[in-house]
Amino acid sequence: MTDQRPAKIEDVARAAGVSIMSVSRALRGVEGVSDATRTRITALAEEMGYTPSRLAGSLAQATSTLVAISVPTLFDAVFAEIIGGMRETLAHAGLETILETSDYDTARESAWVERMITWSPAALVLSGVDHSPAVRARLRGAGLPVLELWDVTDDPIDLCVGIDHRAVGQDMGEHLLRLGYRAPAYIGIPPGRDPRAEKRLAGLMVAFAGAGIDVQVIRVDAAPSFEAGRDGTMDVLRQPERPDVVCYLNDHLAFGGAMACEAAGVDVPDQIGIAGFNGLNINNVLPRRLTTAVTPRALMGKTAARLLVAAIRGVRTDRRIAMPVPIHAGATTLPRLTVRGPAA
Amino acid sequence: MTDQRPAKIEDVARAAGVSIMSVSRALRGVEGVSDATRTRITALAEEMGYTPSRLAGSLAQATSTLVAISVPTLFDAVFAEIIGGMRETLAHAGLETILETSDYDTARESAWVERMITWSPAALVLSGVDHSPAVRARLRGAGLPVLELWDVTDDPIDLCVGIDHRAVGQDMGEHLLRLGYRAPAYIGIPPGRDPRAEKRLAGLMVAFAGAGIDVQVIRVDAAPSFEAGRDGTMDVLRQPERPDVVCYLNDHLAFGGAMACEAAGVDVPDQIGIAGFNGLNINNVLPRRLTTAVTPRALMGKTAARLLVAAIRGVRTDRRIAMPVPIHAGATTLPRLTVRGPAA
DNA sequence: ATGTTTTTTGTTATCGATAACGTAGACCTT
DNA sequence: AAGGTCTACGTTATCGATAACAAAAAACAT
Repeated sequence: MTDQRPAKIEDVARAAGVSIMSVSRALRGVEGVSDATRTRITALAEEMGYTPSRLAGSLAQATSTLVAISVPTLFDAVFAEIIGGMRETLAHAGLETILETSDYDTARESAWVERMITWSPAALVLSGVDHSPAVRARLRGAGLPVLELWDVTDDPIDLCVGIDHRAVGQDMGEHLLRLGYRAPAYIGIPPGRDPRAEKRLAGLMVAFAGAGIDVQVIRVDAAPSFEAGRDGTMDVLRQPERPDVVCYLNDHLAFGGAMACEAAGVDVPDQIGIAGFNGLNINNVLPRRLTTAVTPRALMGKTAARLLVAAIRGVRTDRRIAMPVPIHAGATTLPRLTVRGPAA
Repeated sequence: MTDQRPAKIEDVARAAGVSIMSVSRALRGVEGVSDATRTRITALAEEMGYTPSRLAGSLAQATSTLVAISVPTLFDAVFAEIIGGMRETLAHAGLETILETSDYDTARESAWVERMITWSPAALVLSGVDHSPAVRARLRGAGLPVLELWDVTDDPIDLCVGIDHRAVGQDMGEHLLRLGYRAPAYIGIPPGRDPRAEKRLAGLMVAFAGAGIDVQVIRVDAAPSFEAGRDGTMDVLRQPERPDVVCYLNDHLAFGGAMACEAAGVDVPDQIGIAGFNGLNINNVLPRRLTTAVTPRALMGKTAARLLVAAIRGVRTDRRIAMPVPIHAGATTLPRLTVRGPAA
């Protein structure tokens, strides 16, 4: 009773008494088959448990239902959540996800692109917008939708959906300035590892530079983790001249920083302000919520997937979507009484 | 100069003045080609930028380099980290990851299996060990390595790598008993959504039942999140008879619970104990570290991937690996002075 | 009724590889 | 030197579909 070997299109064709092509057309919803025949074939295929070989189909069509996605890591919830957000929409459109984790090694990117192209994917998704000219050229000529994720640029390879990291950094800087902070510090990891973080830092510095203020930059040589934030903060607290607010690479570091302050008996936000980035869910239950910029991770994934699906279907859409990143004014920062005369 | 269309095996063959088969053999490292010819072909292929079409190759060989993995969600760091752990080993073995997120919808599993089989994957990975008899039978007959992840069973479809959730629950229960807790509660989500959580709860109840103690079970109808833990805990704290310790579905809920206690002015661990599950990284920086069971997520992924690679290569190994889950005695629980006479 | 469209269906070539089998020399044997 | 075994390649069939073209059947027109 159980079909030993899976039914192939030929079996269905024979059973239905039609040619292979009719089955192919009927099942793909392509025109060229009468309704009666199509109904009969569809029912029969269902009954026989026939599923078309995507391998053969993709080879013949020179395109597959695979969407190849490359992210730096899955250990950072940001990327996991973005992909999670994409999944539903992709699945709905009948697209499979083939996943690469590059571990922030840009050298692997080029090899990955070549490898993926041999799978004739429906589309390619890369993280970030900083890619080698070779990769950009290669992908532009590949004739398939390419989406850059998590960051935006005016000159994407094809499509991009993300946030403007520089602007976010600047927004945060201006927010802190408005609160009255005048001695900011930034705690992150060494440059070169996370280009997006550097852009946020640049934006932050621009904002403060507008008021003639320098940002003290501290870099912890470690993974961007809770611990890095804690350790960097402990160093900062030991300094003779303490900053009045610390911006962190992300919420992980910021939370670690908050814990360091608590351990050191430094009151947040009275003695020092803390600002993060991402708006992790944990923030919803903290007694003292982090001041942070809330990135719409799941929504970003969904938006990216929608754009991709449209592009795959040949629909032209926006090429660039910069998602809003609201600043969440939490309880780890507080309006300061500034030295210069209080307005009103 | 730039190759418009990618080189195919035929181009390499022509360029090398040999047959297609010789190129195929040379590049795959299969015997049947002289060293001289092989060297020449390899160099030429490299130079021409030839990459074999995995689509065509897989179709012809009836097997691909794809490893299909199904997890419930990527919004739970557990699964993201397990996959992250698998990736490196898989990538090293030249295997691609094709990812499905089922959103805990078991009905989708069967369809997914059928779909994946048409890709002729090198192996299949499912989450959990509770699968329909139909799926089990189908996969057993599929003739490819199948690995069940995150949970273990004595009768896996093929291979399984995970943890013994029931045993972990029991371990935690015994640990708490040993500390002197006698009025335990459990806060989780409604049954049926997360089979593993139910197993842990069952183990917990067994442990306490051994001492003639019932576990009060509270279920919050929500996603397993920080908020669920907080809300469930607020309910518990309002009860006239308060438990002396609360076990949570996982660290997320436990952390939410801890926050609820703090907000309610209930001291942890003096007035109430808290125990979680997973050992999230955040625990490393908390001033009062959670008592929890530390699941080796990344290592589990790596172990699973290794087993899989071995199986794909035809090497027989252990069929079942239950990873140790040490109980981390944190600061959210404390030895209680029990009513019965203090020993020593 | 007969030619012209339009629809439906079938044939053949192709996608880019690999498996299985075939063949020509090189190298032994005795 | 005839026969046998290896080694190195080449030929042909096949994997399971789809594209492009061709033919047959049905619908329409005059």
